[in-house]
Parts: sequence; C-alpha cells; structure tokens
Amino acid sequence: MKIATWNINSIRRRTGNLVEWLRHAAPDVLLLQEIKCQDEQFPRLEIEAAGYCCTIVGQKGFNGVAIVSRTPPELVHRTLPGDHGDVQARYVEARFATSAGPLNVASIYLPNGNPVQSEKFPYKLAFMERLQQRARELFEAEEMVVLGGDYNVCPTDMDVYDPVAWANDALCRPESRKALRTILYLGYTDAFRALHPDAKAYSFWDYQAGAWQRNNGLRIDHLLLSPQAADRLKACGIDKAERGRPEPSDHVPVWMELDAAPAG
DNA sequence: ATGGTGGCGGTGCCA
Repeated sequence: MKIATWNINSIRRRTGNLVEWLRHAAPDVLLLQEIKCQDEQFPRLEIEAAGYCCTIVGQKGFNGVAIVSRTPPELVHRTLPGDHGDVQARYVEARFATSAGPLNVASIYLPNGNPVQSEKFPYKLAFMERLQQRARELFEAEEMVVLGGDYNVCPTDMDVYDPVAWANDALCRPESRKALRTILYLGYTDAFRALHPDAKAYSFWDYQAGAWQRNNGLRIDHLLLSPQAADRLKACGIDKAERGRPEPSDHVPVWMELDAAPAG
C-alpha cells in the first residue's frame, strides 16, 4: 500500500495538480491538509472520477483536512479528542481493512504557533498534548497506525535550511520539538528519517524571498508509524518535483509504501 | 534589502 500526506494549500486552487498527481503517483490513501473549503465546496466529482473516495472535514476559508482513498473507510473520527471548544478543522482519522489487518490513519494539520508570544503558541502545544493522548490510545491497540500530516515542527536542525535564523520560530522551538519527541517516545517512527538517516530533505518551501530557488526549505510534513506499521515499512520519499510545477502548493507530497494490500 | 508571496474573501488575517 502506498500512503501519502500533502498540505495542498487550497484544494480548489489545485484540483488539476492533485488529480494529475493521483494518476501518476497512484496512492491507496492520501492525507490532505489545508483544503481551505467547506465540505460542499470540495471537488468530490473530479477526485471520484480519478477513482477515489473522499472523507472531508472542511471549514470556511482556513484549515480543513481530508482523506482520499481507493476504498471507503470502515470508520471515521472527525475531531481530535480533548477540547470540545476547538472548532478548527485540523484532524480526521479513518480505519481501513488490509491484508495485514486493520490500518488506522490520521490526517493532521497541526497549528503553526507563530507568533510565539501570542496565544497561538500555547494552542499549538495544547493540540500536540491532545495528539499525544490520541497517539497513545491508538498505540495500545497494537495495530498499524499512520499519523500523517503537516506537523509544523522541524524535528531537528537537520530539517531546517538555517537553524540559527529559525531557532526561535514556533516550528523549531524546544517546546515544539519536545512535544513531537513525546509522541516518538511512545514508540512511533518518523518514516522518512528512519529510511534516510542522513538526508537533507525538505517538504516545504515558502512562497516568499525565492525560498524554492535557494532551496531554503523545512521538513515539517511527517508520517509517524506505530511498530506494527514500521515493521512493514518498505519505502518512503518526498515528491520534491511538485514544488517546481506551475501554481504549486508551498508543500509537496510525502509518501511511504507498506508491505500490505488493501482488502477487498 | 526589516522586504518578499499566496489564499481566502472582499478587509485584513493567516501562513
């Protein structure tokens, strides 16, 4: 099975790019973030025509996540537990049957958290605490789990083009990195880093200041795997070329292959 | 070089 995550930065602006990518990359499951539309505005027909089902958690104007899959999920969770007052569409989780047993996947759009001195940074850290709790619950079921998405965290200085300049940014702050490590310490594996321990690779390049042309990137889009999924990890990569296409998202797809097949 | 780009919605906010 091929599973990918992509912060699409408005799915309506990028329906063409997305459908083309689905046709040549052919993932079984794609986790989308920042769809930036309400459910009824989602280009469902175009994506269904490419052979996929859509599970959508939309929001007007901002945020929004979705799961695009070859087969419909068996079960869906549309919120991250732990804060009923949180109305931001940043989490959707689904369960699929596979030849290797159940596969639980989540599409996560973690808060950016800047500016650090504002209320946005504690919101980010609180969201990460909630995510850790959910990651723990899923871990205890001893099934395959893939927690994918835009984490808005650079795990280490290796994942930043200029670590000194970014040291105090919410994406690199020690509190953010520590919260990410708390999830890893549960026993989750960063799929890309596990297979490419020394790679200098990014998944995001800002639209501003020639960041793409200068390769001023960050690795902030991640696929975190439970042991049952990590045991079956065969490959992981980043589709950097998407960033060079016309009208790109500022993020590119990150994908992985699992030694399992979709059931049915 | 204290700028720059892009998306939403129709003005500033968000990233």
